Amino acid sequence: VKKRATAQQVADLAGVSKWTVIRAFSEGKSITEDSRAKVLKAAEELKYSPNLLARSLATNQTNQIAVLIDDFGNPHKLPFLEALTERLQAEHKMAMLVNLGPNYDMSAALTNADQRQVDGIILLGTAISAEAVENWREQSATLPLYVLARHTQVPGVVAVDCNAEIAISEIGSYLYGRGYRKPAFMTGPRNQSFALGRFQRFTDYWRDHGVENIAAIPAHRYSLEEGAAAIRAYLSATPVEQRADVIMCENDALALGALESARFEFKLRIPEDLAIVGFDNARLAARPSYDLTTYEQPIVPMVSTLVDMICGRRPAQSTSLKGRLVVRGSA
Amino acid sequence: VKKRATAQQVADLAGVSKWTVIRAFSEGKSITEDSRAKVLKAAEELKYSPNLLARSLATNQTNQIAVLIDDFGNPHKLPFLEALTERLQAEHKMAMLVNLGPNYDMSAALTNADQRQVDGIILLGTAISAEAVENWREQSATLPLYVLARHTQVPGVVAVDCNAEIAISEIGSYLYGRGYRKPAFMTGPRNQSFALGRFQRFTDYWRDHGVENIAAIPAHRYSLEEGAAAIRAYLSATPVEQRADVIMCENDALALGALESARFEFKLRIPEDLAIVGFDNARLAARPSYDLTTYEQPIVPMVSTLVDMICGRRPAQSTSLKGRLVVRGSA
DNA sequence: TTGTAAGCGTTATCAA
DNA sequence: TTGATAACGCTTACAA
Repeated sequence: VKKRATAQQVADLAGVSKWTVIRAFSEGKSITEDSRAKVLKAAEELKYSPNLLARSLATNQTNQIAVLIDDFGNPHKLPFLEALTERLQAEHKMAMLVNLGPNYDMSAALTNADQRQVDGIILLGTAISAEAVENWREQSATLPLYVLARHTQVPGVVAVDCNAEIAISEIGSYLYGRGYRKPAFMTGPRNQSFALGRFQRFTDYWRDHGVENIAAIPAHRYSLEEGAAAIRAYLSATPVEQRADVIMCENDALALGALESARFEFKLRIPEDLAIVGFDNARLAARPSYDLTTYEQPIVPMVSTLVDMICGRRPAQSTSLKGRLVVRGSA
Repeated sequence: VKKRATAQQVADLAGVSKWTVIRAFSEGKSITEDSRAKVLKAAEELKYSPNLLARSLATNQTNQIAVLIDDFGNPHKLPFLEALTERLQAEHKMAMLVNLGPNYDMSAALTNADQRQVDGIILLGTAISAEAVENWREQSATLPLYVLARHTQVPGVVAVDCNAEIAISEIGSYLYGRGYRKPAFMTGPRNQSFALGRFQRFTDYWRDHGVENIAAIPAHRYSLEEGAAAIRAYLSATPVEQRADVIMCENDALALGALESARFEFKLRIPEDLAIVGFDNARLAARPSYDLTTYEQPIVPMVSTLVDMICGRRPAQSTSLKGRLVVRGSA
């Protein structure tokens, strides 16, 4: 097993000190062209490249960001991961992907990320409770904690999401304009961000327009399967005349599953018998099999904003970006 | 900004040497219960936890594995990522997610992973050329290189995939038994692993059964959109009487897109007018909107096998696991 | 079982 | 511009 060359070995071969080698390999350092050339030549010969691990230990900066996810069942995570890794890599930062699950909870993930000295932690579409943050904060350093694609008011956490107020208002106007008057809402798993979430705003919108008592259809997780299960339960338990005329789902994963179940299991025509609206504009929403009316989250701007914060080019404060309604055939 | 406590500080507080602190935090070291208790108490007070970065530098092992992906458009990556992160985390290893793209090619990714001292590199469903490996090998250390979910014969690369020979034989038998006699095959982007890939075996199977000249329908990438584009081109250019009666697609992403395009754009009945078969058994294949006949890759066993190799519990040699045919409505 | 010395490969700081 | 000293926080090997 051959060992990697070190700066010292390159220095010996080039006839300079190792600090000169370091300088040749870091930008913005003063070094003569002559020295640099000598170093580069020696490095080439020894196939040297700097050990980023050692650099991290010395600089106290790893250029690694932990990205925490808990629902791999939602295909919409993929474009977020794509944009996130792409933007981070452009800044020479890497994403450490963390799978939150029964064997690896939020607390374990935060602790481990911390021990690995990451520069920041991103919760991707995942909620965190105020107390979880508090517990962690008091036992651990002041690592930046970001939430992407989800609203949160938890102190000490910076959120970048899609503006729900504008979104729900646009969706509501559209639905109202199309004549729907019996809306229902499918919620994902309840959590701390629930209070100010999409459901609350949806309810508010309709109350302002004379419609009270919006039915809540609960889904256990964000996935097509759970969306289908949730609407199945709702439609089975609700007589036809009492059913909603439109169901807004908290996200596309739920909406896609709900749409399918309504169409194939209950033989409902979409949107004539039942209209469905999602949220995200996931790639699948555009497929002809679904053709889902939804609301587009501006993924790339959101990710760019977040990465700008991480790089210190923009103040780290919660930001909501405006998305846009995408009208298709389901409502 | 408070700095994290170090082992030395804990040692001072506990009244022992820092090496005793180290011992208290590593398993299998001999230490008295008394000492350990003292250390743990002091650590608790100072909120100390070991710095994994420094440990990595000293042990020459990071417990990080780079996972390289190039097609985020294929939703089937998600279950692989889920299983992979889950299994790795169970071994206290973390996945560094790398997005291969125009701005970050294979060579850059390999070099960077190497510089970051990862313990291994996994190509997730991504091909690599023999020369790319060779180039990298001669300029870099002997880092284990694995290919997951894709066949490869490149020397020095360990592949864990789904046995294509058995798979194609099972699929072929099924299709032949159902009476199909004019098969076509939709291929993804061509590459080095092409020669011994699914298409070749598919062709072989049908030749053995008296069918020659299998049409190849080329797709540019593995995504639903490209699958739709590919079949669109094929159906547009091929008179009805010359069309295949069944199209096998290299994977489900292509098959799902193809199925939709055939159904919605060309008004073909699936499978009566045209049958479609995929490969992967992606989650979407089971949805009623698609109901795709496909071949299941045994994701969890594949990932477990790979992780076992990474952990040295199993010899690192290419392995093909048997999957299983999943018959649904599309063929 | 515990303490000591040396080392991992880099960077920050300062003197020459 | 270059070289030297010290430090980053931990582990291994060895001696007490």
